[in-house]
Amino acid sequence: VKATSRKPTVKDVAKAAGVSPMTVSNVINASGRVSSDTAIRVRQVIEELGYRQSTAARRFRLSKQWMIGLLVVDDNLSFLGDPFTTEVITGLTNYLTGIGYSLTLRGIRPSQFDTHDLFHGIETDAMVLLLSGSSEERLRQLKSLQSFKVPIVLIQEPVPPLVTSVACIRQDDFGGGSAIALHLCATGARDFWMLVPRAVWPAFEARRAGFENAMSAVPGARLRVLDCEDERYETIVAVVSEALGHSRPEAIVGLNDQMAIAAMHAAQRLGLSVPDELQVTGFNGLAFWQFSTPHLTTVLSQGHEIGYRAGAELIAALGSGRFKQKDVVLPVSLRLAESTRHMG
Amino acid sequence: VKATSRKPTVKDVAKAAGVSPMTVSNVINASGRVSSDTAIRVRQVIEELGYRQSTAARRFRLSKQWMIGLLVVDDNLSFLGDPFTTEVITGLTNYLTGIGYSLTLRGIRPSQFDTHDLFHGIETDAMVLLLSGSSEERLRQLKSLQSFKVPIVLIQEPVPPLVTSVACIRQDDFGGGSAIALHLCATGARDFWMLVPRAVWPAFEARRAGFENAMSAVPGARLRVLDCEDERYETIVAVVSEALGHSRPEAIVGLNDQMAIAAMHAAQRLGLSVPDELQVTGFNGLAFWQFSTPHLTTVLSQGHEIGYRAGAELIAALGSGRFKQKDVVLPVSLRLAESTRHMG
DNA sequence: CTGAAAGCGCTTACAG
DNA sequence: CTGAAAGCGCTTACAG
Repeated sequence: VKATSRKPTVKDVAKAAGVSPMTVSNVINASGRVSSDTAIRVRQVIEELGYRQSTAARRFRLSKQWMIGLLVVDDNLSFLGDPFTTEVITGLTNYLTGIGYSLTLRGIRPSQFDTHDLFHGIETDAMVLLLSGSSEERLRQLKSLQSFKVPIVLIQEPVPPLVTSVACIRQDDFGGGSAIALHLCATGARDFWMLVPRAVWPAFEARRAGFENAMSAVPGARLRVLDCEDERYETIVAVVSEALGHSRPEAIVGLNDQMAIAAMHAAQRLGLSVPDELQVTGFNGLAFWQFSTPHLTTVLSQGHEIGYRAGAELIAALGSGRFKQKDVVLPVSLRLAESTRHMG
Repeated sequence: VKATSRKPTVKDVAKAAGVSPMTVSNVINASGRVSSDTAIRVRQVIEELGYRQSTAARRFRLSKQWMIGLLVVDDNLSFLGDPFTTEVITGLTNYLTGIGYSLTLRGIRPSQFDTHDLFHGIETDAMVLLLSGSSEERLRQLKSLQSFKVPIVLIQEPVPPLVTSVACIRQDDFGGGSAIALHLCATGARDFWMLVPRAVWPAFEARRAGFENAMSAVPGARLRVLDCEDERYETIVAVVSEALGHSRPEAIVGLNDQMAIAAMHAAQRLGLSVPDELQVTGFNGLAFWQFSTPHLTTVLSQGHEIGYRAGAELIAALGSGRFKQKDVVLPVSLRLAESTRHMG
């Protein structure tokens, strides 16, 4: 028996093995309803012919894709730029690869959301969403994505009220913000600046809220917000340099490590010593914190774990028809380094 | 006409519009063979019924997936860790999203390559590969992946001889390595150390070869290779600190920015001033170079462009049946910063 | 310009 | 334990 030029199908295998196509199917899918003699023969023919199941046909027949879609909505063309996002994707991929699912990646700008034909050519069993923009925008994005009628996991933001078939995996950014505030206050600092970029990310809002909440319990603590056009290194350096020309805080709080390092550099260039004259804190602790001098006190994010859990919850929901938990919150931890002063 | 519970198909649309299914198909796919009256009516019904084409059925019928597979072979569980890889993926996604293709991501360890059932459930029109390991290993990986019989683009490594249907997109890492060597030699330095991690990446080999080649033309120039178990910050700091205990080079060359920054820190901790007593150079210039003090002289990589081109070449090859060019090499440029000494 | 027929490769009932 | 029939939703020839 010689293979023809076209790819062999179940039919070819069946004929060569002297059985029917559905017996071949049963062998492949290990339904257990086939005698071992037949199974062995069929497997041998499969080997000989180099038969490989058509995934496309299976997907079509069973209307199941074994595929999860990841949509990142971001104004930045370089949407994977943040190492946190990267970590999430890695965790998700690692989970999905392990159970034979694929991940499909798509990045889109918020402005393209309505016009662009997002819906063309995407067909996944479930979706993972990294949204951005104001909360109204994000709600609109979410509602529109729900028309796919697949389970959805939101990363790093709580599920809005009255929304079904959606769960959320996030970390305790509020708690992380609180931990930073408490640590800084414990060093005796009271005068804080916070770098807040214009682009709205839910996690940033939570970090800020956590910081303000913890700070509000400390008498005399004051927070000044430095608005930044974007998160770029040059932007942050410019904003901080300008502000330091007029007054001096005791600590600058970055909502992520990149911004914190830029602020640190701006201060150091003006001759300020970190942490003696100015303390600096970051957030995430993934790739950057070690690259500054001194190393950055930061909050350890669990991007990989968040991605991994997102995959696990989604697959579980696919099986049972519903999410076990609507809101999964992972803990974070403060990691002290030399950019802040330590007690005892 | 009220939509039933199940999703409407071409058949439903056809019936409601009083035409045949293939007319509906022609309208959707804009074949231009439909009278505008009919087309308008059909489009209206599509709207009313909320009909959406089944991608799975189309993929099956046309045996085309509109999907590109990206496979990263890396021993690191966190395979997206390197910002260069991240840039490549972003560029690829941006290109593919623009033309209605999806990207499917899979990460795998070299050790899993044979045993793990890589082939299950992947069905893509083409593949982009980021391989790792020795050149024999990579060749084996490539050959095994060729059994999919789809066009393949290799990132950052040349196509081995006698391999067909494979093209390569890379940057001029050899030239980048040369540029670093020439710049350092021009500052008067002759005594170099290079950090070389155990894991073999083709781009690293090219950078090293380029450096050695340019250096060999300069009388008195010497290179010492510091072997490192891996690329981690702590590992590099340990290796460099140890070596600096015995002797002092004039410059340390990192094969990427991460390693360069770690080396810089090790030197600074021993009281060496950069660049006066020791110069340091990196490679990539993507996210890290600004985060060190002083900023890092580095070679600018074009990860985004490489990913984008990879997508473009692949889609072109899908159309014409062959690659226009087997080996696309993008230029790199040296970016000077304060970690090296500059001439007037 | 429009339609009736056939089939892509697989699997789910349903019989034997 | 095994098989003949039917169909998932779409589109490509082929006729009218």
